[in-house]
Parts: sequence; C-alpha cells; structure tokens
Amino acid sequence: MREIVKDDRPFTRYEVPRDEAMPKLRAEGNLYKIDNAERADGDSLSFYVTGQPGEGRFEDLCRGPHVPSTGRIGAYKVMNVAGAYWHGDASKQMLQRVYGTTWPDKKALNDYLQQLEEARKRDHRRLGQELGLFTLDPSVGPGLVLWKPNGAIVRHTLEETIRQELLRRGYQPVYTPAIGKLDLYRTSGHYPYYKDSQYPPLFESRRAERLNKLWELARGNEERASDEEVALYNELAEQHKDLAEFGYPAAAPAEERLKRVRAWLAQEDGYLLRPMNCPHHVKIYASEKRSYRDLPVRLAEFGNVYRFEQSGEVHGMTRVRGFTQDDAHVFCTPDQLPAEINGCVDMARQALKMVQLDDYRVRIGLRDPKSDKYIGSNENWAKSEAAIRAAVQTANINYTEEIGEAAFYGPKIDFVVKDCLGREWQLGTIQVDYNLPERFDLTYIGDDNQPHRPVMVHRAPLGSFERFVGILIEHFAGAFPLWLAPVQAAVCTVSDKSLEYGRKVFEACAQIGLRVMIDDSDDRIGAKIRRATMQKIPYILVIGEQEAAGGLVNVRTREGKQLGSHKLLDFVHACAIEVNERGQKKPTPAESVS
RNA sequence: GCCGAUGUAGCUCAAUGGCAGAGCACGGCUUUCGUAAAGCCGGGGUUGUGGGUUCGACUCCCACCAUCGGCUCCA
Repeated sequence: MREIVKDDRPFTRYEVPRDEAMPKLRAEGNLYKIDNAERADGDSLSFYVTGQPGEGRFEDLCRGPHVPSTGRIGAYKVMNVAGAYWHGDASKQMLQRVYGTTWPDKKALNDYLQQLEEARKRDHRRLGQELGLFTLDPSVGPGLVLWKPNGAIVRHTLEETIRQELLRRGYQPVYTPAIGKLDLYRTSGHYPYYKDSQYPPLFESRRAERLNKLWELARGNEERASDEEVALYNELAEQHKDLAEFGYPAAAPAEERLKRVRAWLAQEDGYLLRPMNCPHHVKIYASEKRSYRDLPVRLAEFGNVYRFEQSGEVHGMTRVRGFTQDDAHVFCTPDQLPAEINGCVDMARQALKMVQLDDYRVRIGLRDPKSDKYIGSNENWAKSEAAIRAAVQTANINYTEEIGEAAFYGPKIDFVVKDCLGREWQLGTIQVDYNLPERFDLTYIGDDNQPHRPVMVHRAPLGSFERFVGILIEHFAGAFPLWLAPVQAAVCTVSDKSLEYGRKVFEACAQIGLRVMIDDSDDRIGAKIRRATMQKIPYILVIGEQEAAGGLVNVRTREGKQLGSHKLLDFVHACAIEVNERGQKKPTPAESVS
C-alpha cells in the first residue's frame, strides 16, 4: 500500500453503456460485481481505472467518488475486520469487510485516533464501572443491569422528575406485574410474532405446553389440520379426558381450530415475561365502562419489560434484556388524537432539554407496504400515519420518514441520539395505534349513547431508564449536573484539626438534602481532592483551620476551578437553588403569568 | 443469530511449554499534612468453564460461556 501511495497513481473515471459493460463483467466472472451492476440504476455504469495497461493496472466497477490519485493518501490505518452480509441481508452470504481510515497526513490520522481514544473514555460501560453506577454479572445473566447505589440515585432522581411532570400533564399512575398469561400476548399479537426475541414462556404444566404447541401448529395450517397437528391432539386426548370429549375439528379452517385450542388454554396456559406493558394497561382500561367524558385516559407506569435480545446485540446499558420504560398509554377519541400526540411530542422534547441533550434527530417510522409483519387495516394505517405527520409538522421539527421503521401495530415518532462513538440509539418514542383497541375490543360510550372505538397512543419520552442513563453518562462524560450527581459535594478535611468543623459542614449540607460525603481519611489534601475529582463530584469543599475559624467553606469544582471561600450557609443555599433549577433557569412566577 | 478478536487478583495489565507477577484498590501501622497520588507492612488467584495433548499447560488443541468490534435484528 505504501508503494501505491508513493507512485501517486491517478484514478480515472469512465462510463460505459450498460449493454457493453455487462458482458465484460460476466466474462470477468466476479459474481458480486455482476450483482452490484444489476442493482445499479441508470443506463450506464461507471468504472475507475488506475495504472498503465498491463502492469499493476487496477480497474473496478464503482459508483464513486474516488480520491483523484493515490498520492493524496498521507496516512492510513486498518481499524477492524468483521463479517458483513452481502447488501445487509442476513439470508445472504457473509463476506469479510475490512474497515480502514485514511487521512491527508500522519498528524491528521493521529488527531483522529486521539479523538477516538477520548471518546472511549466517555464510554458508559467504562464510566459505569469507574463511578460505581451499574454492573453486569454473568451469573445474573447477560443484558440484565444491576444498578449500583450511585446509578440508582441518577435513575431515582430522573424518575421523580418525570413523575411530577406526569401528574402535571394529567397522567394517572398505575402498577402492573411484569408477567402475564400467554393468551394476553396471543391477543395483542406479540406472541408468537416476537417469539424469538422473548424469554421462552413458562408453562404451569406439560398439558399447557403441549396445548400451546397445538395452537402454534394450528396457526400455521390455514385450510385444515396437518398430520403433525392431529397427532399432537390425539396424544393430548389420550392423556386428558376433557379434551377427548370435545374432539378436534381437524377439517375446519384455522380460525375454528384456534378458537377451540384457546378455550382449552383459558383453563391452563403458559405465562410470558412481558415484552411490553400495553396489554396490561389495556386491561385496566377495559376494567370499567368508559364514557367519552372520561377520555382521554392516560395510564402511566415505569414498567419493567423483558426482551431476549440476540446475543450479539447486548451492549452495556443501551441494549439490554430487562429494562424499565417510562411508559404510558393514552386512550382517547379520534378527535382528541392530535392534541394528545402533540402533548407527547412536547413532553419528549422537554425531557431531552432537561438534560441538555439537544443533538438528536427525529424519525417517523412508517409501515413497509411490502412486508406482512403489520396488523390492521390500510384505513387504520392511513389515519395514524397522517396523525403522526401532522404532529411533527405542528411542532415544527425537522424529521425524516423511514419506511419499515414502524411498530407492528402502528407508526411512530422516534427521538434518536448518538453515543460517544457515533452509534445511533432510539430514546423517546410515540406510537399511534388503532389496532390494539380493535384486537382487545376496547370501547367507550359516546354522546350518542353508542359504543365507539378509542385510539391508543403508546409513548415513552425517555424510552427506557437503562438506555437513557447509559446515553446520559456518555453525554456528560460522567460529570452529571448538580441535580443528578450521585454525590453532590465532598468535604475534604486538611487535617484532623479541622475534622470537627468538617463534620459540621457535612451535617449542614446533609440537612438541606444535599448528597454529601466526607473524606476524613488520613490522606493528604491533594489525594482527597484527586479522588473526589476523579469521582466527578461537582463541589469539593476544602476544610482547614482557616475555614473552621471563619465558618467558611473553600469551594473547588471537579474541573479544577477555585471558587474561593464562602460562608457555609451561603454555599448551602446556592446549592439548593442550583438543584431546584435543574440546570436551567425557570421563569419567575411573574414571568410565567405573562 | 452470523464473522472476527479477547478472557490472568475488585480494576488496568505482565508472564509463550518449566515455582503466576506489578500498579491501583483493599486491610494494618506510621504520618496530621492547604488544592490532582505520603511511607512501610500485609491479605488477596481452581489463569472464564469443561475436556484433550504433554513428564509438565496461563501458554498448544477442541467444545461451551461471557465480553469487545462489526453485520443482522430492535414491539
């Protein structure tokens, strides 16, 4: 490669009509090039060539662009090697892909590598370890996060803030269990559609397990039962008299057989660790007769869900197998839908602003008409897609529309951010759903005294606490703003002579609810400051004999800034105000009235 | 799930077929010190797990598990 760069070989682009180029490619016999050429648009194909005919000449089908010549490459480095599916299709062959980076000169390359190293220091997995935020233990299970005390404070503080906001916005808190009967998810469609990414169901008996198998078989045979299905029924009938009595409508279409099996399953079924909270919330909605006067009903829960993510996908806190969504489901009339979506968009944006996450993009996920993974009618999809589009336009947000990014029950608005290495993660999400209300036959009584179908909005402004905090760690590089910092102030005594006053300072801080620690070890002040700084504690209070004499605290920040000596009470009050503002000035009462 | 790499003390990492080590952290003692690391001593390991090769395995081979980087997936 060094040689090629030294030769400064120019690249020349030329185009050839498709009719001429294809036979040539076929003659060369590179199947992938032929495939690429067939995929390419247009009537002509572009090629790049370098070197003289004969010796060292390299010619390649490529859309381009290329650097003008190899001499422009001053520095390069192979970054990593990994398998990649041909055209990103997992059913296709996997090829080896070599990732490299090239720069005009050595310095630019080194700067880039330096920058990568800096980014790695922000990695939430590393900081989570260093700052005692969370841990993952293989004996608990991959992708199952253990929140350590420091991380739990960050999460708890976020939870409390969101809770207050939910109440202000008319949400009603509910609590539901993290497990439910399998049939609940047969109705919603989560089972067996997402079977592969769910923990396997728990069956209370072998009978229930076999019946579920029968249900799955019946589902796969539209016209009539297969031999395997009938054999399974016979096996069950032999063991269970009650099943034998009913018989099995083997010649009937799937719908009828499924109905029969589900009736049996109603007595004895499996349980699923829930992959979503919506079915439980749907059942709370359905537990009362609802009037149009009651709508919208907004049921909120920090709901624990479990998804069996593929082994290669589990990643720190951002892609896990058990997580807690700041979830809620809004049940409303079609008329109320626009206002409800707008409210959800507003809350999601507010949540991001609260933590100064302003580098995000908004994606509208639409159904892929070519795919069969979606439930519900075209009309329902048309309505919900229109509602989603209208909401982002009302909010005046830049967004992209992406086909195939919808949930199986409805289109969505996603808030997407990047981690320290530029990988994208979906945080907040808002989903419009006409379909689950139908599947669960939800109604409300309208002013015409007739039952009507409500619309559902699924929404989670943060997404999940796991992913959100993971991203926050990287966003702040572990240096959380005061209101979120696990430890907000560290009292560092210079010597034992100032220990007594140091304890008084500690008490005064703790008194007003500041999260404070005292370092009364016999280390020197420099070591104490270093430790507190590395723990990214916002305020380090240096307490010596001078401070003790004057009732002062000497304040140093984790950035190394000296804020000088202040009266103890002044410091404590300033902190209280800073915490209350949550890092952003709130309008005064007078301002908020106008 | 797929491709590849990695796995040694709580953490970061040495030891390449011949007695498993260092720094930090942890415990004890000395020290009481003014803004990013005081000193001494000590405890700590079934080298991811299971098999194999070998006189002998952290080291070589196989399987599994986990992690890391991609791919695919992501309700």
